[in-house]
Amino acid sequence: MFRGATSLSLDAKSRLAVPTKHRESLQLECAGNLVLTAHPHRCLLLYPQPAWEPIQAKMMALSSFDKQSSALQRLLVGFAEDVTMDSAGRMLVSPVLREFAGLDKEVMLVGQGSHFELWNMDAWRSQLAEAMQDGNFAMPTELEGFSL
Amino acid sequence: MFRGATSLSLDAKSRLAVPTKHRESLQLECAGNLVLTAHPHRCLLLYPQPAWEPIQAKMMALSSFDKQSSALQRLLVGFAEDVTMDSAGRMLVSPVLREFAGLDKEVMLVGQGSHFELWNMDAWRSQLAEAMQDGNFAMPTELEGFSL
DNA sequence: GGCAATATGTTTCGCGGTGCAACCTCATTA
DNA sequence: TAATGAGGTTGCACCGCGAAACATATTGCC
Repeated sequence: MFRGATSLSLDAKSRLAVPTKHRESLQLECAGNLVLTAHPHRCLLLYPQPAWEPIQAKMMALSSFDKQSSALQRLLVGFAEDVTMDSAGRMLVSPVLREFAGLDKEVMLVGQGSHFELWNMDAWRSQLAEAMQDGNFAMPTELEGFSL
Repeated sequence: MFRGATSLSLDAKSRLAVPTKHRESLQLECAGNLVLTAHPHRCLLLYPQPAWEPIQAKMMALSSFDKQSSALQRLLVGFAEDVTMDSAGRMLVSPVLREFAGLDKEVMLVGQGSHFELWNMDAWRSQLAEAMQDGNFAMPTELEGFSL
């Protein structure tokens, strides 16, 4: 299970160097074969390729005539790209995805259990600030009665 | 059950020396394996690793498309890092978490039963002052009829 | 066929992290 | 009351890894 946020910079060739602590488990789980795609919140999703397949299958089972469904399909499946870690644990981020998420040099890689999110650093900061404003965190109703 | 507030200072390498009184129970409970993460109130949470896992599982069961849920996931799981006590009872606080909670040298470690909170000393003082201003503590409605 | 742009591999230097060791403080006992 | 010992804390130094720059290869296009 991936967790933890890492501040990273894309290199001149727009490659992402995966933090060392995650490289071994990624090699084990998917031999360095990953899928990079778009998320509605304007960040990118990074899945181990085997973990991605069932998600894509689920998406494509939806009706492509329904407006919400097709929008989701175009986003998640339409932007999805296969990427591989090279010998130095780096992977190439395509111009299309870079532009979608507004990535330039400074990015934030955020572990989310089964996968990662990849954010433009400023976008990451502002969604964080937005969520935390007024110091009172909104609790999802599913967590009624739950406490840390 | 952890309780009690301790004023501490991070060392030059930004390590936190756990108070001696808590070291033994932490060794017993989790062999020095802990999880450090972010809290909406801009402090850090320190959980024994086994106690943390079910919380993370609960978080990741929420929808990642919902704004509130994903914000919570990004905060609690996205920032979570595994840390271990070294032979001298110290643990490393990563730059990302330090920045999040605005920690510099002086910090406050606060026992909260199952876990600890870690505060920047000034932030600790001001949240305390804010809660106590006008000398009238606001009582949660769940505590209707309850009194010390 | 050559050039340019993109992709891949390699090496080195810097610094972050870890572990050791010394010193200081406190407590206990004579 | 003073001395000795144990435990804790802080400073220090070394080691190893990780990041970035550099060098090389490959492909596609003119």
